[in-house]
Amino acid sequence: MPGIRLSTSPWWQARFRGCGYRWTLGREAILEVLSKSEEHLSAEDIYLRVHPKYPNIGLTTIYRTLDILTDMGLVWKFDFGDGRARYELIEGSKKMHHHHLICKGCNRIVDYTEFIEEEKELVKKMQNSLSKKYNFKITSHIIQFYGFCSKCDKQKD
Amino acid sequence: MPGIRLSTSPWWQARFRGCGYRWTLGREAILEVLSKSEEHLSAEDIYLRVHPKYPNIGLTTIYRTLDILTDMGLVWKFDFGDGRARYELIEGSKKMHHHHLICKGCNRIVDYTEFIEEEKELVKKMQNSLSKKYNFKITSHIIQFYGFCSKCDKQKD
DNA sequence: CTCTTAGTGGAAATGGTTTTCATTATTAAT
DNA sequence: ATTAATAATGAAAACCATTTCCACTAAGAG
Repeated sequence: MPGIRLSTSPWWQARFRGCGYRWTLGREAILEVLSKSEEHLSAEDIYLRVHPKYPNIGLTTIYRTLDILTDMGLVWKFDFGDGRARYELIEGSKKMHHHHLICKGCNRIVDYTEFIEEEKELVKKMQNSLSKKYNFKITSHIIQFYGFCSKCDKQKD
Repeated sequence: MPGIRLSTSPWWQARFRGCGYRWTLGREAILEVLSKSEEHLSAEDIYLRVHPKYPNIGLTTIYRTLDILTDMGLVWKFDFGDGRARYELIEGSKKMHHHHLICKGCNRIVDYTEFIEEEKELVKKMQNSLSKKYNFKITSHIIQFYGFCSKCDKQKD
């Protein structure tokens, strides 16, 4: 019978179960929102996008799920300095590996993918060396540039 | 007459005045603490170190002064993911330019200075290119590695 | 020394995130 | 299918770093 969705839940479901977590509607909803968005969403952003379709999923669940996702390594948690964390799917996202320019004036975020290869090379080298020297198992890194976008640069007195 | 301190207040005083700010006891105390410490201090850390000598300087003043210092570019404000900001003097510090390894287990911070030259080179190149492409005036950057220190790596199940 | 106003402290407010707890829903066992 | 064990949930309350308010104080120009 056509029209029946055999699976609304991708490989995440298996991943969740594999980690000993249950697969719930809320988690599916949150991953759906994250996977459809190309932006850096705050917990509240996600809540607002989940809410129309699933009105009885609360903010608390969003936070709890995001924590789990971050721990599982599926989601990146960012701090752009405006007092609220931003979340972004790592794998499964259509976006390629990227970093951020952050405007200190208006907090606008620009994603960039330039120099990623060169950066990767350096990061790899650093990671190897630092791991050994400081006996530290490095799992991830963050690179961010801060400054002023054209609009905010003009406005400055 | 020997023994008289001609100036407890270094060039910061001039810098403050130059920016239109007044030079106050609180600001001197905070800069004194920052300049004597080699660590990444939270606002409360600073408060606790200022307090014995200057008991009537409040946390509010600490926060306000740190904001100013950050804006003036004298202090770096870091987020290591534990819910409180950390502050570190940039210039005037005995420490050289460095970045951080952050343990996701115990939140221990390791400073490192390796690869700074190579990094600077890449950063410079990126900065030039990104500035042009995105019309963004880049003023600073952050590089942080996350992982697990030897102790926390062992503890993991 | 005086006046203007930036700076201050304490208390209260703020706001993102976390905790509590009684209820619900998922999953494994029957 | 039914049930039993317990993970997950929502709402409200708690938390806690930071900010705001406001009456008071003190820096520094004149």
